Amino acid sequence: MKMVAPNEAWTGVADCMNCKLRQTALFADLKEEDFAKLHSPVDQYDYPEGTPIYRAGECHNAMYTIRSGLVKLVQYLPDGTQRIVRLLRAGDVTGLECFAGDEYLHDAIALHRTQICRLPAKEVKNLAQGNPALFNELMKRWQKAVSDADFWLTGFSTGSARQRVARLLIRMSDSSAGDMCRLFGREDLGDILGITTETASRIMAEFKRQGLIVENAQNTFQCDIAALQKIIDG
Amino acid sequence: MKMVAPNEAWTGVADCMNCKLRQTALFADLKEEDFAKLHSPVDQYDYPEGTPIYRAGECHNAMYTIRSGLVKLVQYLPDGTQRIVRLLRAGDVTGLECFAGDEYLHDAIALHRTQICRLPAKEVKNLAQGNPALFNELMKRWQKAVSDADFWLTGFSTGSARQRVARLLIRMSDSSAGDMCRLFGREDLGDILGITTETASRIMAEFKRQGLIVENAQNTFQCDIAALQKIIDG
DNA sequence: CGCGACATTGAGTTTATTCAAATACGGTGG
DNA sequence: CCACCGTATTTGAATAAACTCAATGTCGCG
Repeated sequence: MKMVAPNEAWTGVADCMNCKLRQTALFADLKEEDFAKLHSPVDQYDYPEGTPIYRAGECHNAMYTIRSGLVKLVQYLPDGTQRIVRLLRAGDVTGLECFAGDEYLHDAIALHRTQICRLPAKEVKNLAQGNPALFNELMKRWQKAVSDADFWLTGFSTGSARQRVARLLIRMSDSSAGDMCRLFGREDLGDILGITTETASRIMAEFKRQGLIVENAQNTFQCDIAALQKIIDG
Repeated sequence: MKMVAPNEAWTGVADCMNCKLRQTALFADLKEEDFAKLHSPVDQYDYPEGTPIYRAGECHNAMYTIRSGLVKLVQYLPDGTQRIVRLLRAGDVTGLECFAGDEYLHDAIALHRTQICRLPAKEVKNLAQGNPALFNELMKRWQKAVSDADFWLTGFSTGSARQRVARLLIRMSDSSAGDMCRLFGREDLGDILGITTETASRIMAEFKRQGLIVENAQNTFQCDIAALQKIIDG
């Protein structure tokens, strides 16, 4: 995977008032006078595949919302082994830990080309205190982070490797686009499911041979959801 | 494990102002006038081992802080297999999901005798909006829930069964009490670590034979942390 | 004392890992 | 445009780990 300098991704200052994603975004219910209270700009960035957005231990005093793309959150064990603890998609928020002034707890790395907005954490926090709508949205994001994490555990770290791969394929496939599913390297696949790269590869190859998935383009699969579900049900 | 009716555990109304745990608790920095704004009482409960505090799908419009004891949060897969996604100890908060008016997402069941406070969620939420200190504490709790969940994944669902058991023993052992560690049934052990009851039992027995842990009382072990750490490091 | 629940142990099987080799792929430079 | 290189994927064979199913042992309680 090629590496790109993380700093050259800036693409401009966001116009939150007119953001196309506002309904789904954190600022859904903010009013014009609320935006006026945000004095720092909301910067937009566009990261190519493979770029780190932030690293564990850093603190940018910023939180991020994903506009498009796919981001992995990677956590490292003391012994160096890594595990992907979550994937972030459009509408997800990350970096909330710096609300408490803490360091980021994960590496956040773009798995696909990814566009994000960078929000000044302190100001958003202050704004949230006087603004019930934003407060609610924030609570929802926290909640989502926790329930995502819980699903990650029960869904991706439980059962046979075959079941885990099937669950991931189903979760990643877009029902509004004919159950298409865009994936990524086998190593990342393994780091999500807690299995080795080889096992991940073997199972993907097997699913392809069985016709459960058809590779339309590089790492883009058409999934037979019903058949995959049967594998999960055992 | 014996079952107890969940309703007969009420032990009185809490006096938060004079709570011995207040420094570590959610209400650490609240002032007298803030407490006056809480119109519903904060009830205290005392649950024997094995008692459910709440069930997935219910909504008591209440959140809970654990005063003492140990609680498991259990999540169920559609196929019925269960997984323990977190353990709660003194100072932890749970049931925050009903802030958004949602149902509880897990079963919460006491693993040891457990004392809790039941807080009216809506009122706490309203109070938090006008109160930066409480707002901060809430954020910290969310944050802790997420990072606990992340550790659960990397620590307890990664590596060999032997490493997982060692990590759990270390995490559960109390360094201020001579590295003592109070555990629970082997089935719960397995449901935490994503291994079978038999494997959990085998490894615990092996650790006992090797002297890495010494059972002083029923499920209460003296742990040789250094030796366990060596197992983790491989 | 005996029952029931839980823990431990055993044997055989399945599953996933490890280590190694072979193959496909994308991008670069001639 | 093509040959080449490094990286990622796929496959193979042997090994190790964990699971299943079944039996036995242990403890507390009625």
